[in-house]
Amino acid sequence: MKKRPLRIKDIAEILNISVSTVSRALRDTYDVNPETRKRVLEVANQLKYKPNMHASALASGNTRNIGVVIPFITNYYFSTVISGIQETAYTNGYNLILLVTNDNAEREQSMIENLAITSLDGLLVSISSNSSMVDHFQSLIDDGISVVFFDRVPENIDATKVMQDDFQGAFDATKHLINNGYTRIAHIAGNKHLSFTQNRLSGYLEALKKHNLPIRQEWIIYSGFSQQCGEEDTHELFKLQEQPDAIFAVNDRKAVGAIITLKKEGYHVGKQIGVIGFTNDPISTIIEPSLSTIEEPAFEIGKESCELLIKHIANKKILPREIILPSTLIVRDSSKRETL
Amino acid sequence: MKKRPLRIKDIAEILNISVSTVSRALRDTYDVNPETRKRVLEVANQLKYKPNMHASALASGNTRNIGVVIPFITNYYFSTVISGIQETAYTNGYNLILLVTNDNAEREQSMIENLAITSLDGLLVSISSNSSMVDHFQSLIDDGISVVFFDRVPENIDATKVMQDDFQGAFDATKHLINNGYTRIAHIAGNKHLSFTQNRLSGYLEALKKHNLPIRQEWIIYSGFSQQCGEEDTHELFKLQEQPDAIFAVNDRKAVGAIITLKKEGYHVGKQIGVIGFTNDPISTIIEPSLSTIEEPAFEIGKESCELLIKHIANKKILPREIILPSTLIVRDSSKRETL
DNA sequence: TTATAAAAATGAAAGCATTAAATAATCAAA
DNA sequence: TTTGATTATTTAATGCTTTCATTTTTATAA
Repeated sequence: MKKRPLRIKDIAEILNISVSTVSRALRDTYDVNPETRKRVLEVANQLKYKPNMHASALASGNTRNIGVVIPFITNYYFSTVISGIQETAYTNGYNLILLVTNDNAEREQSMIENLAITSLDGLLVSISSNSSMVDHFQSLIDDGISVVFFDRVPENIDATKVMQDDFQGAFDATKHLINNGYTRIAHIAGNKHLSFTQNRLSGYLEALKKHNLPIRQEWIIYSGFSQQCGEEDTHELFKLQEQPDAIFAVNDRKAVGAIITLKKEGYHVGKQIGVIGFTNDPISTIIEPSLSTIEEPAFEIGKESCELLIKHIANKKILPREIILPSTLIVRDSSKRETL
Repeated sequence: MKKRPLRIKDIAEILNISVSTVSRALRDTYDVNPETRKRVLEVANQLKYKPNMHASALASGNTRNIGVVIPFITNYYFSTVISGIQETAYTNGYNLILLVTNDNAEREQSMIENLAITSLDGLLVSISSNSSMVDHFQSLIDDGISVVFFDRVPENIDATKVMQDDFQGAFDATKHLINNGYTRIAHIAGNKHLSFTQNRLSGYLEALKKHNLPIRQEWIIYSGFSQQCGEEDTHELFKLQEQPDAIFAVNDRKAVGAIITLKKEGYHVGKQIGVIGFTNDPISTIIEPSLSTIEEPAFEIGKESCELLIKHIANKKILPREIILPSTLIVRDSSKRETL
């Protein structure tokens, strides 16, 4: 039943040449007579030769496998990033090995530690939000395997990182609220450990400062990233004596939670209370009022990080660098004072 | 810089025993003195031995890699299925190789044909919606690699398939509309080629028949699966002379499109026109009115298909079978005549 | 033209880390 | 002793890459 797949050896026998010549001809990277190469490729195509990845990996040390470590895949941002990664991995002949941490630091650590690193050329990672320890990644890097971090990047590690412009995005979002006449702007933030939480917070603070608006600690709430967290944080905010008149949420899911809570509590979102998010999740066009937000270049982040990783794999001597991709303000109804 | 990883050979030298004994001890599958095994495992743990997947795959023929062929990952259903797959693959020591077809039959075919099948033990696939040809899968199966289809399964192939109960779900959805007093029920369907489109259509028709309601061909529209298709189809429906008073959409995204269009055209969704979807995408709780739907067991489908695939890999003689997982009606506001 | 060096093309064989089949050694029971 | 069971070792095999050696071809100088 199980057909024995065609090997290089078989091609060599058919053409009456040596195995090494076939191997070289197939890889287009050594001195081989163009005529010979042509004949080899012809037979290979004809007989649908598929290289045995394992043999090749074993002999050469290059596996053509990339690991992707990611907290979730069931959300718009991450699944879009993966699309970008997959696209460039595929066109460059790399396979993707998916490692979903469920945003759980222990699981992340055990996954990395149990990883058969010999089977990977490199790793693309977005750390889980409660992982402050990153030794397991450092030792991976020390072992000589290339790692590129994206979006959720650790601060205390010297590696290539790819992010959107979180500071500028947050600054633009906050400024947009200010420009639209909101003056008492709260921020429902994410997990403190993550550097993008810090960057978005900084952008928010900077915008307030620039416009001489008050910064009040009780208007800044750290929690998780879910819609429910958004609901709880908002509830919290509107129990305060001094209530804000706008909310900048660290992401769209929390912003959605905010809108839902505000509506439930009888506020008119937009007219009374402005809301803006971050991501441009498709849900932001569905919710009412539609959600203003900062668009993140998710697909490009995936593409860019994968390209950088492949470069690192090809040349171990490239120095780490940080890439920041621009994000764009998208205005919808949740931040409009006038309309409605 | 690059540390040479620990090999079986190193362990053997340390313990002064042969390589094969170490190999067997590590795999717990041959007669090895329990004492010896204990010592081997001790050293392996101590020195953090990680097996070389490629060497192992080459020698044994088992790669512990599973390919997942999927139209998209940026949607709730598929990303949830992948979560289920990933979970069981991981606990069984399998890696996932992701192949995203972008719902494009040619791309699907070329991906499969260029696949280094030697590097996969099996394949989990959900076919792209315009792929009526499935020869590339058949030849994979003929080559002896295990394939399990899920959700979007081809009809003309004898293989294990895992689906939700599309017929019953559609029947329940339609019946629910009927019970709530809607009598002129339209169906905005998906791509004709896919068997689940057919099954959902059958469920819909069956429910109408059972309640002696009219079946009108112009109330059944086939198109794609996107929100935009939902909008267009709905627009189409309400240009007719005889207009329906309810819509059963093949999935939630189309139902969302329907609701948006209906609202735009001034209809009161629920009170005037009932809408029900299929999937239970989180968006169905966000849209207003909230969307009634049929919940699909996406995570379980991923889990179940992966488990079945692993069984097939372990025992090539298992006969193909079809698994149908139940789906459940979830009632929200879009199908309520009275409320609002 | 011939001899010789240089370059280009090819081949043989070792090696990659593991598994597995075929032996071998050990020891107890018959 | 012989037999059988248990445990361990030797050796071959997996399919490919790569180093080193060899052959063939081409260019250069005598």
